[in-house]
Amino acid sequence: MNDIYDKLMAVAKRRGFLYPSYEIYGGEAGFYDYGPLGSLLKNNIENVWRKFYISQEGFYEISTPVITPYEVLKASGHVDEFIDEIGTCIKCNASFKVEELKDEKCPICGGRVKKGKLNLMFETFIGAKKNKHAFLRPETAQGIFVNFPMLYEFFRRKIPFGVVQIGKGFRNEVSPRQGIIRLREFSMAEAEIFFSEEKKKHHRFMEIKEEEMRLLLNEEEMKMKLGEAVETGIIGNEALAYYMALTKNFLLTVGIDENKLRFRKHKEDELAHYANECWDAELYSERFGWIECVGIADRSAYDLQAHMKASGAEMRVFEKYEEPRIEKRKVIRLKMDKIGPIFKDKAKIVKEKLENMEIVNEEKITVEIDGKVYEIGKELYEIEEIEEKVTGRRYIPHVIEPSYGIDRIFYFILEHNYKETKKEGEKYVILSLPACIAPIKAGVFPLVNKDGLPEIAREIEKGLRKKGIMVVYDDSGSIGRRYARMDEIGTPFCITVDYQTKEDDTITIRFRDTTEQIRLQRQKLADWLKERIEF
RNA sequence: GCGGGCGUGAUCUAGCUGGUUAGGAUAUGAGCCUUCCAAGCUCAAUGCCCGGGUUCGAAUCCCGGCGCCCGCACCA
Repeated sequence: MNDIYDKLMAVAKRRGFLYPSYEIYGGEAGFYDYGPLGSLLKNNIENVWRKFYISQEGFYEISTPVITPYEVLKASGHVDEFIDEIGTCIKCNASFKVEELKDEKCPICGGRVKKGKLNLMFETFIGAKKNKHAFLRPETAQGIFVNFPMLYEFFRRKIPFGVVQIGKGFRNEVSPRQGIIRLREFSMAEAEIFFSEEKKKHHRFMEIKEEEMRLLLNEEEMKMKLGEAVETGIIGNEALAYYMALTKNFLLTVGIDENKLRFRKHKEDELAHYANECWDAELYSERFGWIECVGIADRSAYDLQAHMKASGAEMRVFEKYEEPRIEKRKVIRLKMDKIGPIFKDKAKIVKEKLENMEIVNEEKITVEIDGKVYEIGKELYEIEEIEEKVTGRRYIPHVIEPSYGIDRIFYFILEHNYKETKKEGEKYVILSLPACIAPIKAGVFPLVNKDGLPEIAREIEKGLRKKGIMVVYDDSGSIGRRYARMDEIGTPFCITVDYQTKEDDTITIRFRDTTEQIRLQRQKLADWLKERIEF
């Protein structure tokens, strides 16, 4: 095969974007290195992401360990749920999910089936004695959840708030075949936004409700405005819709082709153990088809609840009512001096059960202990109605989580912007990256290698570097060759010093996508560039 | 993880019916030339995926591993 993927990966390797990891030792499937240009590009993508989520949304970034103790992931459900149980037929080699099997026999040929379990997390051990079981995190989210009590304080106990993390996640994939699309160690950018449970309204929903989205629902594709999708319940709440719009905006900003983007709703049976609704931003690849690159999930109160239960930490927030409410409540007053002698050693359990019970029928109260039902005689208790001043309520916040696969987005940016044209019969490659993420912002060239032009070009290079603009100087080969080199790595602008520069202090700027040129005063160059590489 | 195909400089490839200084092209570096889109000339550096076996001798044949591709399965 020699499709866009092969061509792209060849350029990516040759030009220092991506290298297969540990290649001199034969390589290791599921791992890729980012080369010099790849690292620049990836950092730029992450920084645009930061601008969206930190500068604009006002969230904060934290950074937590990759190594995660067993009990954290036990509590979160990953130890039990992040498992594949596979049966493989000894005879015909077909594989099945274990749930699909009846009576341990292969549904195809009737042969015997060998069972295997597979937890997709990488295991490790902490400490010199290596006796503390741990995992490499499968998602960065848990690092945020376990810090919730501190973060809630940091945000001065105001909800909603958002916390983000960009970092590595690990999954020991069974068969990582699709290059950088399916990695065992990968970068993700995740945001966890905490909402009061039932509301999940979003204060900027107004701004995005007219946004038209391409949605995929049960294999059926439709175009719909976000406002309508929320009204009809296709999208469960405003917050989900808002982050779908934000995701779309982000992806288009970093160079994703709008025609190759859609949002697909997870079906019930494919939802992760922690999610009750999830929308994937899927990007289209000529090689791989539609691939999920961002997951926007409603994780409800699942994670905080799980950690509260397992650790005992308070994960609830307090919401003060505008006015304290007087609530009337019926409580049961037990006459322990009578209950004690009757129930003896079970008296304590009876007390606990009764005190926590909701009183439905005042006349007949029963309690169940070890499967036996006991009726509690009227002489053993009194029902009293009390008034209580309630100043607020406690609840576990719900979480909306947009989670981005940076490596996949990286790949799709390359694929969507890879353009092959012909120049004088020869194949010519342009990577049309948006200026905000291009690894090199400009090439600086002397038109010819004499008459003082290189010296001027060097000065310009130095000046731009000093202003923090990533540029490269190049004086080798013909000017056309130098343009071509820059086009291939996505450099949006080329600055050329020619003889006119010596006369009037102007330079030419050549545009990558159009090859058009303009002249500009040398002094204005840095600002001109800065304006264009911001987004 | 299973089955099939493949593995030669950074890239594409010749050689693969055992014996060659392993050839070419592109890209890269140095130099010459060059007044705006991969021109040309000279020179240079880089390779038989790894390990074992057969053989006097292995890029070439055999076995194992690793990687890549295709199918099955898996994929919050």
